[in-house]
Amino acid sequence: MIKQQITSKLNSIIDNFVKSKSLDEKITFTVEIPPKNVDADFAVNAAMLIAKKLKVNPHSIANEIIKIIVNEMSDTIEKCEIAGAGFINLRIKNSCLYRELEAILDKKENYGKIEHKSEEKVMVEFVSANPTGPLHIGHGRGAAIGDSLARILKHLGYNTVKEYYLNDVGNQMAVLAKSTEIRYRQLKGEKIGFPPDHYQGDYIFNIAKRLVSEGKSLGQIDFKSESVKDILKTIEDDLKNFAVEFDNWFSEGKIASIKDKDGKTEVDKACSYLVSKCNAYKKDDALWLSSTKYNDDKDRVLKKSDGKYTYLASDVAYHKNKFERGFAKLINLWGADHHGYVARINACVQMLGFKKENLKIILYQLVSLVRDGQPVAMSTRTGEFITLKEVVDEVGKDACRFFFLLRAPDSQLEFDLELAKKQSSENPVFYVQYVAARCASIMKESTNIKDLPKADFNLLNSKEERDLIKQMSFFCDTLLMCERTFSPHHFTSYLIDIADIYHRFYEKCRVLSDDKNLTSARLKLIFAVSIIIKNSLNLLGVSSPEKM
RNA sequence: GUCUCCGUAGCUCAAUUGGACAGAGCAACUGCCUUCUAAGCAGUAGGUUGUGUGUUCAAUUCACACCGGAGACACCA
Repeated sequence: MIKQQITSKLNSIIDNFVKSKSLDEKITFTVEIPPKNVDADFAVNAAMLIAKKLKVNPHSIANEIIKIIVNEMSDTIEKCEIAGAGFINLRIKNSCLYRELEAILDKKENYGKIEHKSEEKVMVEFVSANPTGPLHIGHGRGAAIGDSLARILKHLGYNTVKEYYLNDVGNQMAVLAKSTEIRYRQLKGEKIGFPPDHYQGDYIFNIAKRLVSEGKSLGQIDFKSESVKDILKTIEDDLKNFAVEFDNWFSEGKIASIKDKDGKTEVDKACSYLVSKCNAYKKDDALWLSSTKYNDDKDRVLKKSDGKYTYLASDVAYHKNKFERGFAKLINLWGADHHGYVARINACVQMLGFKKENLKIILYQLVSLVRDGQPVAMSTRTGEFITLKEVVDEVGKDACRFFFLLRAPDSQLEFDLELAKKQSSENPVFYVQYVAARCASIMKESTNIKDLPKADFNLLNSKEERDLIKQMSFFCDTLLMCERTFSPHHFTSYLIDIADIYHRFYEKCRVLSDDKNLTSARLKLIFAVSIIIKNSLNLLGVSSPEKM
């Protein structure tokens, strides 16, 4: 929170300064963490920006601003000086850091929450894989990113809902039902071939075997619902083992099949609405969406000439439904292979009368699998794929999630199966978890020490201790950065940084010693560290072990 | 052909709405365990940020062109 407090104070200082120079502009400067070789806590670039507008030397502007800062921020700033091309470097007082340490110890798992956001309803929709087979490794990436992003938004105080959209109607369901039926009949001894474009995986066999063992006859079996039931159970279990649980599973059937008293589905109504607003029209017996009006490169079909709706029609109705449930903001997490849909869905949202800004579609690049140096093609139809479960079983939930969250969504991720196995004990996740284990170990040991005095934070004045507290205070900044960029990957970097600082502290500063005053203060410090580590790992869905 | 994303150390990737000498992990090399966990620490080495031009006090970041990789372009779901 330290950085936000300083930024907010600097904002008013700079605003006034700019006015005093009769400049009628808002200067959007940054407060940053300087490079390691610079001895300062924060760097401000305002002077350079103002100097440019006024066409004067940045150093003279910086000097003027420094005078004001020294005068008005004496309670937090210890040192303030000019550096480089005109940066204003700030060093904050230790008392400021101690206040932050106090706040962490006081708020614990609620540290970093921002109250005023609590009213806003946000939905994160992710995974949403078709219930035609088990989740594969690519879905895992979407699951890890979506789930962690939702956890982060929740921590920031948003009323966050995680939803899985289930495409349980349409042609694919017919193919699925037929696949199971054929396997069932083969098991019953019929000599029939299996079409190459049907689902080949072993899981279809397993469903068929179950049906055979239950002794039902062919006519009694609803192959579609039996198949979906088993597959959904698998999907749900796999996600649970990956620390992902959804608040809501939304069935496409609900908007595409269920009719109201007038015999209309929500899809019917959404399409009628678009027609009434002149955003859809009939041509060649089909119903077209005028998506070109809103930047799509061509119009799209909503209802085919054979009278069946396209997938898009359901999606329109689904987004309408989501907004009508009161969500202020919708976040959709899609695999990059869906990027062609972004323009049309954005168009739909606007045609339905909602704001484009309230829908954020995040595309994550697909995971490319490598095995023995050769790329592995992933297709649910050929059955040649690596499931999420296989990978989780091999490398563990924690390592797998951390690995997926190490990268920004829009960067391609190469997942080498052999490498993932090798990394099982060298993965960065262990480096971070080791911090939790080391803290826990010391705290356990400390219970034997009697008569500890009240902690005096002023004793925490070494470089290592200072760095540690400062890094802890960046927890809030990391949250906000994840919110702004819609990506949780900043937390993995944050954790690796804090682990690095902690392990250095551990080497140099012994916590339990004969000096009871120092012991008491340092125990408080590592208690705060364990809170921060646990909170951060929890946001990523990774556990913080007490022992390793 | 059009569009989206990517190209950074040997490998996998960061780099805070353009900031200071581009950073981590892994791999390599050299040291450190009678003291709270060595899954650790200290140190060495590793770079023309794909190429070029432009904008800027400042470019990995922005613009344009080219090279290379992944993906998307249905009255499929």
